[in-house]
Amino acid sequence: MSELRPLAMGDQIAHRLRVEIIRGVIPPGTHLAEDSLAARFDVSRGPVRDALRQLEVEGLAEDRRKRLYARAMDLRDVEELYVVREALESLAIRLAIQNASASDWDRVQRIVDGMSAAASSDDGERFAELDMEFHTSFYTNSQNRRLVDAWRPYQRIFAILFELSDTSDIASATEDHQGFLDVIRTGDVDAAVHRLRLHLTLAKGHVRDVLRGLAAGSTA
Amino acid sequence: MSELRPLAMGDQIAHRLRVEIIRGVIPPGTHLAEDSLAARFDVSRGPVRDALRQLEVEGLAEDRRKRLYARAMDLRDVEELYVVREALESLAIRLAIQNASASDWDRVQRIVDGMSAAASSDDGERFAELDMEFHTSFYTNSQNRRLVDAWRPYQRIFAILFELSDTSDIASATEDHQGFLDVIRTGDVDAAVHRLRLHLTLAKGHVRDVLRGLAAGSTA
DNA sequence: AGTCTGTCAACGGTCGACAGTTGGGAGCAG
DNA sequence: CTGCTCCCAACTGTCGACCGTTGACAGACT
Repeated sequence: MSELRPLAMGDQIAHRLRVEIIRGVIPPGTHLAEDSLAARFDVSRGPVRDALRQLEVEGLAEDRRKRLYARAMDLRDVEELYVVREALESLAIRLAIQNASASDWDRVQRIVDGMSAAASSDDGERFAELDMEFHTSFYTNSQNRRLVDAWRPYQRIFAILFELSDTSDIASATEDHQGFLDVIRTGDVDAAVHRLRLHLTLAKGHVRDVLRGLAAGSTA
Repeated sequence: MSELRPLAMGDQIAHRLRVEIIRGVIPPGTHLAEDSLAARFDVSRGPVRDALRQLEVEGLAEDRRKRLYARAMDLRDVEELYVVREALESLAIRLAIQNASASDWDRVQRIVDGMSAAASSDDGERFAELDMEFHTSFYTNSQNRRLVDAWRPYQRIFAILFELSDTSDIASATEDHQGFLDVIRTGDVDAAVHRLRLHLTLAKGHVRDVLRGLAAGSTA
Protein backbone atom coordinates (compact mmCIF):
# COMPACT_ATOMS: atom_id res chain seq x y z
CA MET A 1 0.00 0.00 0.00
CA SER A 2 2.41 2.65 1.20
CA GLU A 3 4.90 3.90 -1.35
CA LEU A 4 8.26 2.41 -0.62
CA ARG A 5 10.14 3.74 -3.59
CA PRO A 6 13.28 5.70 -2.76
CA LEU A 7 11.86 9.03 -1.68
CA ALA A 8 13.47 12.08 -3.25
CA MET A 9 15.75 14.09 -0.98
CA GLY A 10 13.46 17.08 -1.16
CA ASP A 11 10.59 15.08 0.25
CA GLN A 12 12.66 13.62 3.05
CA ILE A 13 13.93 17.03 4.02
CA ALA A 14 10.44 18.45 3.85
CA HIS A 15 9.25 15.78 6.23
CA ARG A 16 11.98 16.38 8.76
CA LEU A 17 11.45 20.12 8.67
CA ARG A 18 7.71 19.67 9.01
CA VAL A 19 8.13 17.66 12.15
CA GLU A 20 10.63 20.04 13.64
CA ILE A 21 8.56 23.11 12.97
CA ILE A 22 5.43 21.51 14.38
CA ARG A 23 7.24 20.28 17.46
CA GLY A 24 8.78 23.69 17.91
CA VAL A 25 12.32 22.35 17.59
CA ILE A 26 12.67 25.05 14.99
CA PRO A 27 11.28 28.12 16.76
CA PRO A 28 8.72 30.28 14.97
CA GLY A 29 10.30 33.14 13.11
CA THR A 30 13.47 31.25 12.34
CA HIS A 31 14.88 32.26 9.03
CA LEU A 32 15.00 29.18 6.82
CA ALA A 33 18.03 29.97 4.68
CA GLU A 34 18.63 27.58 1.81
CA ASP A 35 22.38 27.56 2.27
CA SER A 36 22.42 26.65 5.93
CA LEU A 37 19.78 23.95 5.49
CA ALA A 38 21.67 22.53 2.55
CA ALA A 39 24.78 22.38 4.71
CA ARG A 40 22.88 20.81 7.57
CA PHE A 41 21.38 18.02 5.48
CA ASP A 42 24.51 17.72 3.41
CA VAL A 43 22.84 18.25 0.07
CA SER A 44 22.84 21.05 -2.45
CA ARG A 45 20.29 23.84 -2.43
CA GLY A 46 18.13 22.19 -5.06
CA PRO A 47 16.40 19.63 -2.85
CA VAL A 48 16.17 22.18 -0.06
CA ARG A 49 14.30 24.51 -2.36
CA ASP A 50 11.85 21.76 -3.18
CA ALA A 51 11.31 21.10 0.50
CA LEU A 52 10.78 24.76 1.32
CA ARG A 53 8.20 25.12 -1.41
CA GLN A 54 6.23 22.34 0.18
CA LEU A 55 6.42 23.89 3.61
CA GLU A 56 5.20 27.12 2.12
CA VAL A 57 2.20 25.44 0.57
CA GLU A 58 1.42 23.74 3.84
CA GLY A 59 1.58 26.99 5.71
CA LEU A 60 4.45 25.88 7.89
CA ALA A 61 6.67 28.61 6.49
CA GLU A 62 5.82 32.01 5.19
CA ASP A 63 7.39 34.21 2.59
CA ARG A 64 8.33 37.61 3.89
CA ARG A 65 10.08 39.63 1.27
CA LYS A 66 11.68 36.80 -0.64
CA ARG A 67 12.78 34.98 2.47
CA LEU A 68 11.18 32.08 4.24
CA TYR A 69 10.53 32.06 7.96
CA ALA A 70 9.20 29.25 10.10
CA ARG A 71 5.66 29.73 11.27
CA ALA A 72 4.31 28.86 14.69
CA MET A 73 2.15 25.81 15.25
CA ASP A 74 0.45 27.27 18.26
CA LEU A 75 -3.00 26.87 19.74
CA ARG A 76 -4.49 29.48 17.47
CA ASP A 77 -3.07 27.76 14.42
CA VAL A 78 -4.50 24.42 15.50
CA GLU A 79 -7.84 26.09 16.02
CA GLU A 80 -7.73 27.57 12.54
CA LEU A 81 -6.60 24.32 10.98
CA TYR A 82 -9.46 22.38 12.45
CA VAL A 83 -11.98 24.96 11.35
CA VAL A 84 -10.81 24.68 7.75
CA ARG A 85 -10.58 20.93 7.96
CA GLU A 86 -14.08 20.62 9.25
CA ALA A 87 -15.39 22.63 6.31
CA LEU A 88 -13.54 20.49 3.79
CA GLU A 89 -14.25 17.20 5.41
CA SER A 90 -17.93 17.80 6.02
CA LEU A 91 -18.24 18.69 2.36
CA ALA A 92 -16.39 15.48 1.53
CA ILE A 93 -18.76 13.44 3.64
CA ARG A 94 -21.79 15.09 2.11
CA LEU A 95 -20.58 14.32 -1.40
CA ALA A 96 -19.34 10.87 -0.47
CA ILE A 97 -22.70 9.84 0.90
CA GLN A 98 -24.22 11.08 -2.28
CA ASN A 99 -21.73 9.58 -4.72
CA ALA A 100 -20.00 6.57 -3.23
CA SER A 101 -21.15 3.02 -3.81
CA ALA A 102 -21.51 0.25 -1.26
CA SER A 103 -18.23 -1.29 -2.33
CA ASP A 104 -16.52 2.06 -1.77
CA TRP A 105 -17.70 1.95 1.82
CA ASP A 106 -16.69 -1.69 2.10
CA ARG A 107 -13.17 -0.56 1.43
CA VAL A 108 -13.44 1.89 4.31
CA GLN A 109 -14.77 -0.91 6.50
CA ARG A 110 -11.61 -2.82 5.72
CA ILE A 111 -9.60 0.12 7.04
CA VAL A 112 -11.55 0.03 10.28
CA ASP A 113 -10.98 -3.72 10.43
CA GLY A 114 -7.30 -2.98 10.12
CA MET A 115 -7.66 -0.64 13.09
CA SER A 116 -9.02 -3.48 15.17
CA ALA A 117 -6.03 -5.54 14.22
CA ALA A 118 -3.68 -2.71 15.08
CA ALA A 119 -5.48 -2.27 18.38
CA SER A 120 -5.05 -5.96 19.18
CA SER A 121 -1.34 -5.84 18.57
CA ASP A 122 -1.17 -2.41 20.19
CA ASP A 123 0.51 -0.97 17.13
CA GLY A 124 0.10 2.77 17.55
CA GLU A 125 1.99 3.69 14.42
CA ARG A 126 -0.09 1.45 12.24
CA PHE A 127 -3.19 2.84 13.86
CA ALA A 128 -2.16 6.40 13.05
CA GLU A 129 -1.57 5.41 9.46
CA LEU A 130 -5.00 3.83 9.21
CA ASP A 131 -6.64 6.83 10.80
CA MET A 132 -5.28 8.96 7.99
CA GLU A 133 -6.50 6.47 5.41
CA PHE A 134 -9.90 6.46 7.06
CA HIS A 135 -10.33 10.20 6.75
CA THR A 136 -8.73 10.37 3.34
CA SER A 137 -11.26 7.83 2.12
CA PHE A 138 -14.01 10.41 2.66
CA TYR A 139 -12.29 12.66 0.20
CA THR A 140 -11.71 10.01 -2.41
CA ASN A 141 -15.25 8.73 -1.97
CA SER A 142 -16.55 12.23 -2.60
CA GLN A 143 -15.48 11.67 -6.20
CA ASN A 144 -14.37 15.29 -6.32
CA ARG A 145 -10.75 15.39 -7.41
CA ARG A 146 -10.37 19.00 -6.45
CA LEU A 147 -11.43 18.19 -2.94
CA VAL A 148 -8.90 15.39 -2.76
CA ASP A 149 -6.23 17.85 -3.89
CA ALA A 150 -7.31 20.38 -1.31
CA TRP A 151 -6.94 17.82 1.44
CA ARG A 152 -3.45 16.69 0.50
CA PRO A 153 -1.40 19.47 2.13
CA TYR A 154 -3.38 19.18 5.35
CA GLN A 155 -3.02 15.45 5.37
CA ARG A 156 0.71 15.78 6.00
CA ILE A 157 0.24 18.18 8.87
CA PHE A 158 -2.54 16.30 10.57
CA ALA A 159 -0.62 13.07 10.24
CA ILE A 160 2.19 14.57 12.27
CA LEU A 161 -0.16 16.10 14.79
CA PHE A 162 -1.85 12.74 15.17
CA GLU A 163 1.44 10.90 15.63
CA LEU A 164 2.43 13.42 18.26
CA SER A 165 -0.68 12.82 20.29
CA ASP A 166 -0.18 9.07 19.94
CA THR A 167 -3.62 7.88 20.95
CA SER A 168 -3.69 6.50 24.46
CA ASP A 169 -6.67 4.21 24.06
CA ILE A 170 -6.55 2.59 20.64
CA ALA A 171 -9.36 0.17 21.38
CA SER A 172 -11.99 2.80 22.14
CA ALA A 173 -10.72 4.91 19.26
CA THR A 174 -11.35 1.98 16.95
CA GLU A 175 -14.89 1.68 18.25
CA ASP A 176 -15.35 5.37 17.64
CA HIS A 177 -14.33 4.98 14.02
CA GLN A 178 -16.59 2.00 13.56
CA GLY A 179 -19.51 3.96 14.96
CA PHE A 180 -18.64 6.87 12.70
CA LEU A 181 -18.62 4.68 9.62
CA ASP A 182 -21.91 3.09 10.64
CA VAL A 183 -23.55 6.50 10.86
CA ILE A 184 -22.24 7.40 7.44
CA ARG A 185 -23.57 4.21 5.94
CA THR A 186 -27.06 4.99 7.14
CA GLY A 187 -26.94 7.80 4.58
CA ASP A 188 -28.06 10.40 7.08
CA VAL A 189 -25.98 13.40 6.02
CA ASP A 190 -26.76 15.63 8.95
CA ALA A 191 -26.03 12.90 11.47
CA ALA A 192 -22.77 12.09 9.73
CA VAL A 193 -21.66 15.70 9.64
CA HIS A 194 -22.56 16.06 13.28
CA ARG A 195 -20.55 13.00 14.11
CA LEU A 196 -17.63 14.45 12.20
CA ARG A 197 -17.80 17.58 14.28
CA LEU A 198 -17.64 15.56 17.48
CA HIS A 199 -14.84 13.43 16.12
CA LEU A 200 -12.73 16.41 15.13
CA THR A 201 -13.43 18.30 18.33
CA LEU A 202 -12.18 15.35 20.29
CA ALA A 203 -9.07 15.03 18.17
CA LYS A 204 -8.44 18.73 18.45
CA GLY A 205 -8.56 18.43 22.22
CA HIS A 206 -5.84 15.81 22.18
CA VAL A 207 -3.66 17.87 19.89
CA ARG A 208 -4.18 20.91 22.05
CA ASP A 209 -3.05 19.02 25.12
CA VAL A 210 0.07 17.73 23.44
CA LEU A 211 0.90 21.17 22.13
CA ARG A 212 0.54 22.68 25.56
CA GLY A 213 2.89 20.01 26.81
CA LEU A 214 5.43 20.92 24.16
CA ALA A 215 5.17 24.61 24.98
CA ALA A 216 5.62 23.89 28.68
CA GLY A 217 8.60 21.71 27.93
CA SER A 218 10.33 24.38 25.88
CA THR A 219 9.85 27.11 28.48
CA ALA A 220 10.89 24.86 31.34
CA MET B 1 -1.41 48.17 -4.33
CA SER B 2 -0.47 45.40 -6.71
CA GLU B 3 3.09 44.15 -6.52
CA LEU B 4 5.02 45.53 -9.41
CA ARG B 5 8.46 44.26 -8.50
CA PRO B 6 10.27 42.30 -11.20
CA LEU B 7 8.52 38.96 -11.01
CA ALA B 8 10.80 35.93 -10.85
CA MET B 9 11.02 33.90 -14.03
CA GLY B 10 9.40 30.92 -12.38
CA ASP B 11 6.31 32.94 -11.57
CA GLN B 12 6.07 34.40 -15.04
CA ILE B 13 6.36 30.98 -16.60
CA ALA B 14 3.83 29.58 -14.16
CA HIS B 15 1.38 32.28 -15.18
CA ARG B 16 1.80 31.67 -18.89
CA LEU B 17 1.41 27.93 -18.48
CA ARG B 18 -1.63 28.39 -16.27
CA VAL B 19 -3.34 30.44 -18.93
CA GLU B 20 -2.43 28.04 -21.69
CA ILE B 21 -3.60 24.98 -19.82
CA ILE B 22 -6.87 26.60 -18.85
CA ARG B 23 -7.50 27.84 -22.38
CA GLY B 24 -6.65 24.43 -23.72
CA VAL B 25 -3.76 25.75 -25.79
CA ILE B 26 -1.82 23.04 -24.06
CA PRO B 27 -4.06 19.99 -24.48
CA PRO B 28 -4.83 17.82 -21.49
CA GLY B 29 -2.44 14.94 -21.10
CA THR B 30 0.46 16.83 -22.60
CA HIS B 31 3.70 15.81 -21.00
CA LEU B 32 5.24 18.89 -19.43
CA ALA B 33 8.92 18.09 -19.82
CA GLU B 34 11.25 20.45 -18.02
CA ASP B 35 13.79 20.45 -20.81
CA SER B 36 11.45 21.39 -23.60
CA LEU B 37 9.76 24.10 -21.54
CA ALA B 38 13.14 25.48 -20.56
CA ALA B 39 14.07 25.65 -24.22
CA ARG B 40 10.77 27.24 -25.14
CA PHE B 41 11.03 30.01 -22.55
CA ASP B 42 14.75 30.29 -23.05
CA VAL B 43 15.68 29.73 -19.42
CA SER B 44 17.29 26.90 -17.54
CA ARG B 45 15.33 24.12 -15.89
CA GLY B 46 15.43 25.75 -12.49
CA PRO B 47 12.71 28.33 -13.01
CA VAL B 48 10.69 25.82 -14.98
CA ARG B 49 10.76 23.47 -12.01
CA ASP B 50 9.47 26.24 -9.80
CA ALA B 51 6.66 26.92 -12.21
CA LEU B 52 5.69 23.27 -12.49
CA ARG B 53 5.53 22.90 -8.72
CA GLN B 54 3.03 25.71 -8.64
CA LEU B 55 0.91 24.16 -11.35
CA GLU B 56 0.92 20.92 -9.42
CA VAL B 57 -0.33 22.62 -6.29
CA GLU B 58 -3.03 24.35 -8.26
CA GLY B 59 -4.16 21.10 -9.76
CA LEU B 60 -3.39 22.19 -13.30
CA ALA B 61 -0.82 19.47 -13.69
CA GLU B 62 -0.64 16.04 -12.16
CA ASP B 63 2.25 13.83 -11.26
CA ARG B 64 2.12 10.43 -12.89
CA ARG B 65 5.18 8.44 -11.99
CA LYS B 66 7.63 11.28 -11.62
CA ARG B 67 6.38 13.09 -14.70
CA LEU B 68 4.01 15.99 -14.96
CA TYR B 69 1.10 16.03 -17.34
CA ALA B 70 -1.29 18.83 -18.09
CA ARG B 71 -4.74 18.37 -16.66
CA ALA B 72 -7.96 19.25 -18.37
CA MET B 73 -9.95 22.31 -17.38
CA ASP B 74 -13.20 20.87 -18.56
CA LEU B 75 -16.78 21.25 -17.44
CA ARG B 76 -16.45 18.66 -14.72
CA ASP B 77 -13.39 20.36 -13.34
CA VAL B 78 -15.14 23.71 -13.24
CA GLU B 79 -18.02 22.08 -11.45
CA GLU B 80 -15.69 20.58 -8.88
CA LEU B 81 -13.78 23.82 -8.45
CA TYR B 82 -16.90 25.78 -7.68
CA VAL B 83 -18.11 23.22 -5.20
CA VAL B 84 -14.89 23.49 -3.24
CA ARG B 85 -14.81 27.23 -3.56
CA GLU B 86 -18.32 27.57 -2.25
CA ALA B 87 -17.40 25.57 0.83
CA LEU B 88 -14.35 27.68 1.53
CA GLU B 89 -15.91 30.99 0.75
CA SER B 90 -19.10 30.42 2.68
CA LEU B 91 -16.98 29.52 5.68
CA ALA B 92 -15.01 32.69 5.09
CA ILE B 93 -18.16 34.77 5.03
CA ARG B 94 -19.48 33.12 8.16
CA LEU B 95 -16.29 33.89 10.04
CA ALA B 96 -15.91 37.33 8.52
CA ILE B 97 -19.35 38.39 9.66
CA GLN B 98 -18.45 37.14 13.08
CA ASN B 99 -14.97 38.62 13.30
CA ALA B 100 -14.59 41.62 11.03
CA SER B 101 -15.05 45.19 12.22
CA ALA B 102 -16.97 47.97 10.52
CA SER B 103 -13.78 49.48 9.19
CA ASP B 104 -12.88 46.14 7.64
CA TRP B 105 -16.11 46.24 5.69
CA ASP B 106 -15.49 49.88 4.82
CA ARG B 107 -12.39 48.73 3.04
CA VAL B 108 -14.47 46.29 1.04
CA GLN B 109 -16.89 49.08 0.24
CA ARG B 110 -13.98 50.98 -1.24
CA ILE B 111 -13.33 48.04 -3.53
CA VAL B 112 -16.92 48.16 -4.72
CA ASP B 113 -16.55 51.90 -5.21
CA GLY B 114 -13.56 51.13 -7.38
CA MET B 115 -15.78 48.83 -9.39
CA SER B 116 -18.15 51.67 -10.09
CA ALA B 117 -15.25 53.72 -11.32
CA ALA B 118 -14.06 50.87 -13.50
CA ALA B 119 -17.58 50.47 -14.83
CA SER B 120 -17.74 54.16 -15.72
CA SER B 121 -14.52 54.02 -17.67
CA ASP B 122 -15.47 50.61 -19.02
CA ASP B 123 -12.21 49.12 -17.78
CA GLY B 124 -12.83 45.39 -17.83
CA GLU B 125 -9.36 44.45 -16.70
CA ARG B 126 -9.50 46.69 -13.66
CA PHE B 127 -12.92 45.30 -12.88
CA ALA B 128 -11.66 41.74 -12.94
CA GLU B 129 -8.85 42.72 -10.61
CA LEU B 130 -11.29 44.32 -8.19
CA ASP B 131 -13.58 41.33 -8.30
CA MET B 132 -10.73 39.19 -7.06
CA GLU B 133 -9.96 41.67 -4.31
CA PHE B 134 -13.61 41.68 -3.35
CA HIS B 135 -13.76 37.96 -2.83
CA THR B 136 -10.33 37.77 -1.27
CA SER B 137 -11.45 40.32 1.29
CA PHE B 138 -13.89 37.76 2.65
CA TYR B 139 -11.01 35.49 3.44
CA THR B 140 -8.86 38.15 5.03
CA ASN B 141 -11.82 39.45 6.99
CA SER B 142 -12.42 35.95 8.33
CA GLN B 143 -9.25 36.49 10.37
CA ASN B 144 -8.36 32.87 9.75
CA ARG B 145 -4.90 32.74 8.21
CA ARG B 146 -5.27 29.13 7.26
CA LEU B 147 -8.35 29.95 5.28
CA VAL B 148 -6.53 32.73 3.49
CA ASP B 149 -3.80 30.26 2.61
CA ALA B 150 -6.30 27.73 1.36
CA TRP B 151 -7.79 30.29 -0.99
CA ARG B 152 -4.53 31.40 -2.56
CA PRO B 153 -4.05 28.62 -5.11
CA TYR B 154 -7.63 28.91 -6.27
CA GLN B 155 -7.35 32.65 -6.52
CA ARG B 156 -4.95 32.29 -9.42
CA ILE B 157 -7.18 29.90 -11.30
CA PHE B 158 -10.39 31.81 -10.78
CA ALA B 159 -8.68 35.04 -11.78
CA ILE B 160 -7.89 33.52 -15.17
CA LEU B 161 -11.33 32.01 -15.53
CA PHE B 162 -12.84 35.39 -14.73
CA GLU B 163 -10.64 37.20 -17.21
CA LEU B 164 -11.62 34.69 -19.85
CA SER B 165 -15.29 35.34 -19.39
CA ASP B 166 -14.66 39.07 -19.42
CA THR B 167 -17.92 40.29 -17.98
CA SER B 168 -20.20 41.74 -20.61
CA ASP B 169 -22.21 44.01 -18.36
CA ILE B 170 -19.89 45.61 -15.85
CA ALA B 171 -22.49 48.06 -14.60
CA SER B 172 -24.99 45.46 -13.45
CA ALA B 173 -22.18 43.31 -12.10
CA THR B 174 -21.14 46.23 -9.94
CA GLU B 175 -24.66 46.56 -8.61
CA ASP B 176 -24.63 42.88 -7.85
CA HIS B 177 -21.51 43.24 -5.76
CA GLN B 178 -22.89 46.24 -3.94
CA GLY B 179 -26.02 44.30 -3.12
CA PHE B 180 -23.92 41.38 -1.96
CA LEU B 181 -21.89 43.54 0.37
CA ASP B 182 -25.04 45.16 1.73
CA VAL B 183 -26.45 41.76 2.63
CA ILE B 184 -23.25 40.84 4.39
CA ARG B 185 -23.25 44.05 6.40
CA THR B 186 -26.69 43.27 7.74
CA GLY B 187 -24.95 40.46 9.59
CA ASP B 188 -27.44 37.86 8.45
CA VAL B 189 -25.20 34.88 7.90
CA ASP B 190 -27.72 32.64 6.18
CA ALA B 191 -28.78 35.37 3.80
CA ALA B 192 -25.15 36.15 3.00
CA VAL B 193 -24.29 32.53 2.33
CA HIS B 194 -27.36 32.19 0.18
CA ARG B 195 -26.34 35.25 -1.76
CA LEU B 196 -22.89 33.77 -2.21
CA ARG B 197 -24.39 30.64 -3.68
CA LEU B 198 -26.32 32.65 -6.21
CA HIS B 199 -23.31 34.77 -7.02
CA LEU B 200 -21.09 31.78 -7.63
CA THR B 201 -23.72 29.91 -9.59
CA LEU B 202 -24.02 32.86 -11.90
CA ALA B 203 -20.27 33.15 -12.32
CA LYS B 204 -20.01 29.44 -12.94
CA GLY B 205 -22.56 29.76 -15.69
CA HIS B 206 -20.44 32.35 -17.46
CA VAL B 207 -17.31 30.27 -17.14
CA ARG B 208 -19.14 27.25 -18.44
CA ASP B 209 -20.29 29.15 -21.49
CA VAL B 210 -16.81 30.39 -22.25
CA LEU B 211 -15.35 26.94 -21.81
CA ARG B 212 -17.88 25.46 -24.15
CA GLY B 213 -16.89 28.12 -26.65
CA LEU B 214 -13.25 27.18 -26.31
CA ALA B 215 -14.02 23.52 -26.77
CA ALA B 216 -16.07 24.22 -29.86
CA GLY B 217 -13.31 26.40 -31.23
CA SER B 218 -10.68 23.74 -30.79
CA THR B 219 -12.71 21.00 -32.44
CA ALA B 220 -13.74 23.22 -35.34
C1' DA C 1 18.98 61.85 19.02
C1' DG C 2 16.90 60.99 14.50
C1' DT C 3 17.16 60.38 9.68
C1' DC C 4 19.53 59.58 5.42
C1' DT C 5 23.00 57.20 2.68
C1' DG C 6 26.77 54.21 1.35
C1' DT C 7 28.77 49.85 1.92
C1' DC C 8 29.16 44.94 2.49
C1' DA C 9 27.92 40.36 3.65
C1' DA C 10 24.14 37.24 3.18
C1' DC C 11 20.87 35.21 0.39
C1' DG C 12 17.83 33.81 -3.40
C1' DG C 13 17.38 33.29 -8.57
C1' DT C 14 19.42 31.23 -12.33
C1' DC C 15 22.53 28.45 -15.00
C1' DG C 16 24.87 24.39 -17.22
C1' DA C 17 26.40 19.66 -16.31
C1' DC C 18 26.31 14.90 -14.63
C1' DA C 19 24.10 10.68 -13.12
C1' DG C 20 20.58 7.48 -12.03
C1' DT C 21 15.81 6.18 -13.47
C1' DT C 22 11.97 5.56 -16.48
C1' DG C 23 9.26 4.81 -20.68
C1' DG C 24 8.73 2.87 -24.93
C1' DG C 25 10.22 0.55 -28.86
C1' DA C 26 13.17 -3.04 -31.29
C1' DG C 27 14.02 -7.52 -31.55
C1' DC C 28 13.28 -12.19 -30.10
C1' DA C 29 10.38 -16.12 -28.54
C1' DG C 30 6.14 -18.38 -28.27
C1' DC D 1 0.18 -11.72 -33.83
C1' DT D 2 1.13 -11.60 -28.80
C1' DG D 3 4.16 -11.32 -24.93
C1' DC D 4 8.64 -10.85 -23.02
C1' DT D 5 13.44 -8.84 -22.65
C1' DC D 6 16.76 -5.75 -23.45
C1' DC D 7 18.36 -1.47 -24.74
C1' DC D 8 18.51 3.36 -25.92
C1' DA D 9 16.80 7.98 -25.59
C1' DA D 10 14.30 11.00 -22.77
C1' DC D 11 13.80 12.83 -18.26
C1' DT D 12 14.14 14.09 -13.54
C1' DG D 13 17.07 14.56 -9.34
C1' DT D 14 21.03 16.64 -7.78
C1' DC D 15 25.12 19.42 -7.77
C1' DG D 16 28.33 23.47 -7.56
C1' DA D 17 28.97 28.16 -9.27
C1' DC D 18 27.80 32.91 -10.68
C1' DC D 19 25.24 37.21 -10.12
C1' DG D 20 22.00 40.61 -8.97
C1' DT D 21 19.19 41.90 -4.98
C1' DT D 22 18.21 42.59 -0.18
C1' DG D 23 18.87 43.62 4.58
C1' DA D 24 21.46 45.41 8.26
C1' DC D 25 24.76 48.22 10.06
C1' DA D 26 28.05 52.23 10.22
C1' DG D 27 28.90 56.67 9.52
C1' DA D 28 27.49 61.41 7.75
C1' DC D 29 24.32 65.06 7.98
C1' DT D 30 20.62 67.88 10.42
